Amino acid sequence: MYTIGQASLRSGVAVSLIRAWERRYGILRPARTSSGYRLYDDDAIGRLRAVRGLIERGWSARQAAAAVLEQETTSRPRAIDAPERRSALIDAAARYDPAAVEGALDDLFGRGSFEAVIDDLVLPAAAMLGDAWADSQIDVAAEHLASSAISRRLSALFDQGGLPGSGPRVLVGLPPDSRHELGALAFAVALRRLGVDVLYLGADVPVESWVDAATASAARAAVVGVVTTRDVSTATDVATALRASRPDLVLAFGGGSAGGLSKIGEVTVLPTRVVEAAEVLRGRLR
Amino acid sequence: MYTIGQASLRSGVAVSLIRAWERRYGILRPARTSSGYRLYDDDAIGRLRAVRGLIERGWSARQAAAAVLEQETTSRPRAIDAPERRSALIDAAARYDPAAVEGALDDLFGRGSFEAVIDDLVLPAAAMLGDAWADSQIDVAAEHLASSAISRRLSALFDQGGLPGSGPRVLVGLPPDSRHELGALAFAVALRRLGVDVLYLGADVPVESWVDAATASAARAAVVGVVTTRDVSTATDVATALRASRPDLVLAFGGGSAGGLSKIGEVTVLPTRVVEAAEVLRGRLR
DNA sequence: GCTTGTGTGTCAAGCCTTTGTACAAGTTCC
DNA sequence: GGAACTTGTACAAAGGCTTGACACACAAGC
Repeated sequence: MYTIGQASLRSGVAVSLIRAWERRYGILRPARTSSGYRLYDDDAIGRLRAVRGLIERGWSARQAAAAVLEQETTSRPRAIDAPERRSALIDAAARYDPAAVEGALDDLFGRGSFEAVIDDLVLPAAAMLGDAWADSQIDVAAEHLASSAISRRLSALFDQGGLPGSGPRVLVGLPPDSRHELGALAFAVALRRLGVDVLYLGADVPVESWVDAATASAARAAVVGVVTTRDVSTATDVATALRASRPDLVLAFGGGSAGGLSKIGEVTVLPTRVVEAAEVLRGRLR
Repeated sequence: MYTIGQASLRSGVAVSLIRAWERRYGILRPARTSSGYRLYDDDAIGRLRAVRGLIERGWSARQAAAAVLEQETTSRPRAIDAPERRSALIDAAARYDPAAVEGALDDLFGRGSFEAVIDDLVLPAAAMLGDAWADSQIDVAAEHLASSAISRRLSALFDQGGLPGSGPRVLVGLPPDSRHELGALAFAVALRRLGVDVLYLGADVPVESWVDAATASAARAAVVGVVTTRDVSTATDVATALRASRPDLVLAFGGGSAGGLSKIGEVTVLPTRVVEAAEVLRGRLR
């Protein structure tokens, strides 16, 4: 998708250095156009950023490349990995060090494709961030700093995720008074990368707005996020209203507390993990 | 049906370039009049804009054309038109049409560099969006849809804007209870593109968090957004607390209602336009 | 202290590709 | 008649490719 110049801009690694890393460590094996131009995808950008982050933290280039390559080919990231990297993110946020926050996120996102890292590394890290704030380990501004950085990454992935206008259309958003949208955004990204035309409504969407959007947009489905137990009743309200106005709409609930919802007609309760949830939903649209 | 000149006006793609794309990538196969003039429909305009948008986001022309052509073969046709640029965004949002929203934003951001378009096109469009919502012309979900799309663009620009860790460090954020962060984010982008190490705190930052962040991060300056008149008192609280704990900190207020603030020590009131505001602030750091 | 070797980032030369734009000469529209 | 369109060709700037080399830092070994 991207030429080497664009890859350089997006990863912060100099053009000549990208080629040198490829030549010396085989860290990337970009596709080529018929004329020989290298072409990099988003995963490749992530890997470049991860290597850069490790080098900036004192690793040698060879070791950093080997580590990222290793992670890519052999062990899929495990949840066990999360705590230590999470603390890197929390430490960076607590120190109010933007470069370190970016470095920690490079590390998380660079471990593999979006699908490989989102459920096991990124969202757990975000959750721990919230916990650290709840426990007063870090200040709300620190939490803000880190979660807005994650949000930016997800936003970029959403924009790069697919071409709008293709595929079935699906509404994604949170019910009224629900504000923690990282999970919903991550789900929207996953869905978009599956070729779905996601209409992302964001947080705190009133019931009437859901109905309005569902009718005006001719969506095939709507996914309501249920982040906390407090969202259960509002999400149910949304579902009831949608069911009444658009009986043909495929309805689904997602998020950590979705299991607590009583069924209203045929409502799909999606898995907690966003990648699986996206796949289940796409299956329901077939 | 439009002639090539009209198509150029509506798509923002130069006449000669439309022909070049047709010749090189086969991206369009316009109908012809009996005398040979090319004739384009709304769908063709949409495709031109889609290609342009992808190119502006870093794709090569050939890749962008291939992607749009690919999408065309696998998806339903859609028709978007561009009656007026600013209301195009509102119309798209009101129709809950994500592709049209992206198209309208492509149009806005495609008019020039970030610095060239942000104050005259993008932020005015965002303001009109808010007005349309306040006037009940559009639903809050529609407003959300469009403003989160703008926010995504700005987020991507922030991440691309510079390398963190270089330059003087500056805090940017909104006072407690202030939530409209598009302007603050745009300012953060402008500042970052000037080589400043921006620590973006986001919306609704409590007074103690400002103080905490200012001390822990060793920032040189702090910029508090004052979006509405309701933010005046809270922003003043933030400034007073910062002045007390970090007397050496360069303090500034930005945003549309910043002029309404009384001065506390040496406080810079920044211009409303974010590009100028960023330049003024950088000047204060010299 | 000095040499040697290695790792790593950067750069240059020479050539090729991409891509936006321009020009010429003729035709059509209004 | 002039603006807008047609086809075809051309061109220049920007960017990419490969190969090879160079400078600097650092460590090991003598």
